[in-house]
Amino acid sequence: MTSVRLLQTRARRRDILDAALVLFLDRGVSQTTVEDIRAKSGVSVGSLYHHFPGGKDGVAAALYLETIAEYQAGFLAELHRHRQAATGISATVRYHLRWVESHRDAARYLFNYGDLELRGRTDEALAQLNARLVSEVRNWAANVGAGKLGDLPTDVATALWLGPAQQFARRWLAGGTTTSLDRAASLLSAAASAALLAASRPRPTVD
Amino acid sequence: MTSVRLLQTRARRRDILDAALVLFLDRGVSQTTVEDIRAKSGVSVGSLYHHFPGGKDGVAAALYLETIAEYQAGFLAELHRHRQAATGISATVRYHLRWVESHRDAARYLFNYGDLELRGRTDEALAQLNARLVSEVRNWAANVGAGKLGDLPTDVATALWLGPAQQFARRWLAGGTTTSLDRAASLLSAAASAALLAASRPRPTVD
Amino acid sequence: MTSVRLLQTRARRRDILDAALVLFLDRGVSQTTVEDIRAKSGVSVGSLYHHFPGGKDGVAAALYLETIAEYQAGFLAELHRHRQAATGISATVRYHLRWVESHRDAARYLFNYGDLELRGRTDEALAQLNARLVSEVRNWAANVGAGKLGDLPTDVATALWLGPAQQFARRWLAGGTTTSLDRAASLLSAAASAALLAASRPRPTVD
Amino acid sequence: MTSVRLLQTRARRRDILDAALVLFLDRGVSQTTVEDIRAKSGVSVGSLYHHFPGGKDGVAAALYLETIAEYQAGFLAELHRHRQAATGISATVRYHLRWVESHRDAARYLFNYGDLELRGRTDEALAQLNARLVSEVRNWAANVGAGKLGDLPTDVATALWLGPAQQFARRWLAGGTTTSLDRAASLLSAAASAALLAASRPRPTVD
DNA sequence: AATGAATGAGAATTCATTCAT
DNA sequence: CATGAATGAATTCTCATTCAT
Repeated sequence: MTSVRLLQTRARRRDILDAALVLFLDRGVSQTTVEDIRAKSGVSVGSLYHHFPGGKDGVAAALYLETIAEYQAGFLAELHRHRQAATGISATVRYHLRWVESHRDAARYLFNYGDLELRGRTDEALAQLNARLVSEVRNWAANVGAGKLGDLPTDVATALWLGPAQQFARRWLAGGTTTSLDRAASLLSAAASAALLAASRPRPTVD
Repeated sequence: MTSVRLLQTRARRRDILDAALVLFLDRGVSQTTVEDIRAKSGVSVGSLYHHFPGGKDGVAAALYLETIAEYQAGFLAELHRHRQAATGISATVRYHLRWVESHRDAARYLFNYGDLELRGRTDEALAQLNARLVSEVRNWAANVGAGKLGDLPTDVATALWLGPAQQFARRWLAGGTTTSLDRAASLLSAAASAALLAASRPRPTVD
Repeated sequence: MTSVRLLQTRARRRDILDAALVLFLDRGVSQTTVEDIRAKSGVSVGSLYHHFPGGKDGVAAALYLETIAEYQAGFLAELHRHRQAATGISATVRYHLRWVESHRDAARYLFNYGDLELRGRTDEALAQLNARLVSEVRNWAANVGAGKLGDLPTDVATALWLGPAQQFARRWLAGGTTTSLDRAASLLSAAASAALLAASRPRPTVD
Repeated sequence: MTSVRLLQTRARRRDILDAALVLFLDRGVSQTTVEDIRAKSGVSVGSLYHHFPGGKDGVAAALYLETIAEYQAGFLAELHRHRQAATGISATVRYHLRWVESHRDAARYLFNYGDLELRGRTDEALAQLNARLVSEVRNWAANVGAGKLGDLPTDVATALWLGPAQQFARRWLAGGTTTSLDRAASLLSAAASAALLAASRPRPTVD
């Protein structure tokens, strides 16, 4: 009985989040009303506030946090499958692009609502998630003997690792690319490990 | 007299945009009211609507478009200063990071409000700006003999060119970096031209 | 078994009334929610509605009626203990003040919610209670040979009888007095019987 | 121009207060909605909130404070017209009843909404008004040589002074009296000064 | 061009109440 | 008799926008 109820509760919560995601992407968070979410999810207002006391913003925040948690879990799972720096880097770049491909809407939402509109509602939880990610990646890097990837500072290394894939993903989501995600994944994953691991090789000084 | 009035008008318009930018970053566009902008800019409601018939959204859109236009103009100016692919690429990466440094607030606004919340208000103007940027960059690339940078498709090349700098810039704006922008600029500009121009060289297969 | 259940029921009812009284005084009836009462009384919503089908208003009305009934019963019991006008009057003035002292919260509630906010919910029952009080007092007055107290009309006599004590009680409840209730009881009970019973004596014309 | 506007503003404010008073008495404050007030006063919602940022509760509080201020001003004016204790006391008792007669609705509101439902919104302002009243009355009593009225403590004296009139007024407002206000005023004003000023005379000990 | 009081549509949110378990 | 998730009517209130001065 209890478990049945719990399942119904979970399902109802999911219905709300799913409806909200579609609406947020369709017209923007600020142009979406609680009533829109209610109508699309087939839930009553009271029920919506029961599950998300924060109302629309609570839904938006939960959506953000649950989505990013799912992404990060997958990222770390992929990373831990690899015991060499080069393959780990390449594989996570591929993971990033594959995740975006299979979670188009979630990705669009994540990439567009992070920093400003949700600030204050996700701060603490987000900080925890990010801290865990950073720490796990750091451990992994140390274990695979790439403590300092290409002699680069962590922040720069991170930028080279995922920056290009992220940039490509944004354009892909916006419909502004012609190259397939698979092809891009090959090129960008290779480029990332090259950039990070070829640092000891002499590079031509630029500018 | 006319010119004096014009100057006053310009100044007032600027006051409004400046006030709005601060508020938008402080609490998000949707949490900023016309009254907030009015109060901070010291302008009357009527006056605000006179200068921006579109109200708050008009202000937000104008802010976005004028900011991006300024950025792009600087980008193209920098690009056209260079007649070689390698130096052009490096220099624009540096430009990107320098621009972010000297336009912190504008950059945060630009990076966070692009795609979704302003959609519909900036579409056409934005499309024009972007089309011009793309076409000029394409011409430049052809002229410096790098029509197909490193044999890479344009979208992938673009991702490698500015993706890392953009990723770094986002983290820098969020206060999540330790490396200085100058140092990052050196490393990332070198990496970008290496990634784009060394592509024809045999690379080790990854994964 | 039945009697046990009855006791539990009574206790639960009391819990609800007690919790409601505290809340009503703390924040006002209109600012108290059913949920507040539920939480403070430790009862479930369903149970609350079982005991008080009228919901919050039902609780408020029951509280009012049960309190006033208790007060009046005590008042009449006190009155009937006396066979002389003077002592009856004095004793009931004392009773009034003692009752307020020993029922602070109930008194504050009674004095503040009578006429307007509960109207319509307590009307009939209240009319009955008041009618009985008036009739019993009238009978008592006739029996003790004070049919027309001090040759005064009943309404004026009533005002002189309990008006001062009531005024003092209100201020005392509000913390605006310095004289003890005991001392006030002595002074006001003496004054009341003096005012009511000395009326036939020649009084100096005032004004 | 400004003054015209000010007059309109004042009038609009009055309209709102007048409408609210009628409604509050008709159905109780808690059963009156902002929309009710808006409709009856013929004002727009926005305008109502413009004049009373506190909404309905703000209206209720303003009504209370402005009413009590008006009453007190009249009371003090009356008091200061008299240089003898006896006439001052009698006259203010009369004033009280006359004020109630000529301000039926205001009086009903005042007598029913003071302590609990408005608490928190009127506290400070009310404390000031009361402090001023008390201090002026105290000064007057000292000046007319009745520093300690009838050797009675102030709180008890106050109760004897206005308690009966107040009690009578409440019943009169509720329609529960038969004696005219004029007749009651004569009887009660005489009784008040007798009670307060005849204290030195030997009184029969009661009970 | 500037002003700001007035407007009212529309959004968020609460809360009393029901009812299946 | 007890429970508490679900409901949705009803209310409050905000805020963009207008327009007479």
